[in-house]
Amino acid sequence: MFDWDDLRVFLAVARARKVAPAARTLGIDATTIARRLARLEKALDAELFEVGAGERALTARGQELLAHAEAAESAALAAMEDVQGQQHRLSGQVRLSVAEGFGTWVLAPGMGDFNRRHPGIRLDLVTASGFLNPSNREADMAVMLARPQRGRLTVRRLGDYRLHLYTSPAYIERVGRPGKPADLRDCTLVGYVPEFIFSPELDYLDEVEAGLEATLRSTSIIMQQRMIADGAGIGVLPDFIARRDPGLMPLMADRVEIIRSFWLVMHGDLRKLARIGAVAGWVQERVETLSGARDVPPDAGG
Amino acid sequence: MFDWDDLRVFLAVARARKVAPAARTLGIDATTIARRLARLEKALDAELFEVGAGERALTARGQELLAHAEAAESAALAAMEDVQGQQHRLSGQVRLSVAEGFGTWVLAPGMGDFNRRHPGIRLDLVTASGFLNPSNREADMAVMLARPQRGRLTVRRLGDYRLHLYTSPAYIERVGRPGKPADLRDCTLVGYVPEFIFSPELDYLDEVEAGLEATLRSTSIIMQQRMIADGAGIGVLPDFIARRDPGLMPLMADRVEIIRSFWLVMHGDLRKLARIGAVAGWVQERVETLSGARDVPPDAGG
DNA sequence: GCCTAGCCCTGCAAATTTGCAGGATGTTCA
DNA sequence: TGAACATCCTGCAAATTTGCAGGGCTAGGC
Repeated sequence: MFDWDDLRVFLAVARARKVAPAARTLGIDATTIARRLARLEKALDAELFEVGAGERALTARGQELLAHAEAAESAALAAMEDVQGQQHRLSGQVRLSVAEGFGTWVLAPGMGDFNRRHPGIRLDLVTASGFLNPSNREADMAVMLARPQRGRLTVRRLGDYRLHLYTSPAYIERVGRPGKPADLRDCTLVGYVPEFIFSPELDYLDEVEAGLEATLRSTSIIMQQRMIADGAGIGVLPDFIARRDPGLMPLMADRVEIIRSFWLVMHGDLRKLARIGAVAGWVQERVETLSGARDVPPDAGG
Repeated sequence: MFDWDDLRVFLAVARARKVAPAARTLGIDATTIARRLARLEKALDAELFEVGAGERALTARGQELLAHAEAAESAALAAMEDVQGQQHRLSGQVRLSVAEGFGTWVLAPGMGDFNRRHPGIRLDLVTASGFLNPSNREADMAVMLARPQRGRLTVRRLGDYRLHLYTSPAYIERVGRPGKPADLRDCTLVGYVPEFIFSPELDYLDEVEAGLEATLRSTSIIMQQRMIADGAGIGVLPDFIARRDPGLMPLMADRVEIIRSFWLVMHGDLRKLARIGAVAGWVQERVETLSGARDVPPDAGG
């Protein structure tokens, strides 16, 4: 393969039509320019210029090369502009890792609005059954349920959300209504798979009543929701998920309430990028939409 | 302006995710690769990779650069194809002389991929019972088991592979299991035809135990494999062949291990042809696919 | 037709890049 | 947990590239 940098030399000579002015333009000795042209011609086995009237005119082969060299130049210039100057552009790719519940019910509904406001930003929501550490580059940013520990990460607390116990009328009809948390020991509980809990904050059942364990388990909060809504059991769900499902009814809302926080995490070196800032702002807004409803606990039932 | 040729280096590392394999792909020393990456990062004032888990992952900036580097690559490849015309296009005939085992199990599986990548190149795998000296023009290139002597040849070491003794359960049941290499004198051995061994490196049996000679002989490694798998005897086979045959079991793997190298040989004056380069790169990749599996010696048997 | 200025080529030395060898580090496997 | 293997970095020497100086050639102006 020829040295791609020789295309730069070729372009300069093609434009200047002489070696010496091209050398001055590039800040390279004219002798070197001539040698590199010779090297390029040898590498391509093609004569690129013919000399006449004290100038170098492109041959047919040279003219063919010119278009490609200009394409390479465009790529190189765009590379510089993008890599060095992109910091201030509201365009480009952002990949945001989110819990499926959060992504489905909090962010996805706002994606159309985000897209209209920032048509140049390609925002991908990447679901994860756990939370990806953004520093492994599978995502640029993540919304997490636990504040991450040290690392070259930038962390911002987004806000709180509340969780309550939920079940379905069908379950209550079949099994009866438990009156206090201790009664839950006799119930079918739905929850996460302990071995795959990526954060102790997800161990809601232990917080409801020490020692409670789920019988029906999934790594997917939506699968859990489905199980509960279908009358399979009782479980803890975030209000922002549960209130959308008419099949769910709250349980012991006055006795059991769990509060958690969302954290926005991003790799330290991305923090200054305009598009990262735009996404961060938008995520904050989306979380704020929860606030309008979050302070009103669901009816305690009956 | 950064050296455009450094984009070529960047691309190779971005794709290989490590410096050493990228160096092999480009045919440039790994130290040089690392230095040129550093030079590019300095020129762009951007960190392009972050190192973790033994690999280099692209940073956000690196990902931005990748698209542009690929555009530059397209331009460079198109430039070569367009300017060089018939003689230097990624098209035309290449005849590659290979050992049949290597051709069957290493190259043939990748031929579909090669064809898709280079539809204009007609690559013939020429099996030879020995190895032809490429300088007599029966082949443009050859994969050889021994480093050829100096001459107007270009030689590149592709990598190592391992060989072990193999037999079949049927043979062991009939004859009993030899415990140490000297016991092989009483066994039926399968191997090459000594008069047709074109390279001393193929005399595996002598390396297992001095003076051992094959009773069942063939110039074809696949016929040898067949004989061994059918219970005819004991022989030395490359692991990359043997592991695909469930009829084979390794023998004395802890006592006998042979390591050989593949060498890619081509005539000096072909070295710069684009299609030769394309085939060379592809062969290197195919050999690299062995690396993922080659380091697991077969179970010692029993 | 001659003179001057600019360009380009060649030879040589300086500068830079590249490859090699050795050592350190990290990963994988037993 | 230790050993083996692969990778990468550093130092040094070899190889290559670059710049400089001088000379030759060409074109333009007078």
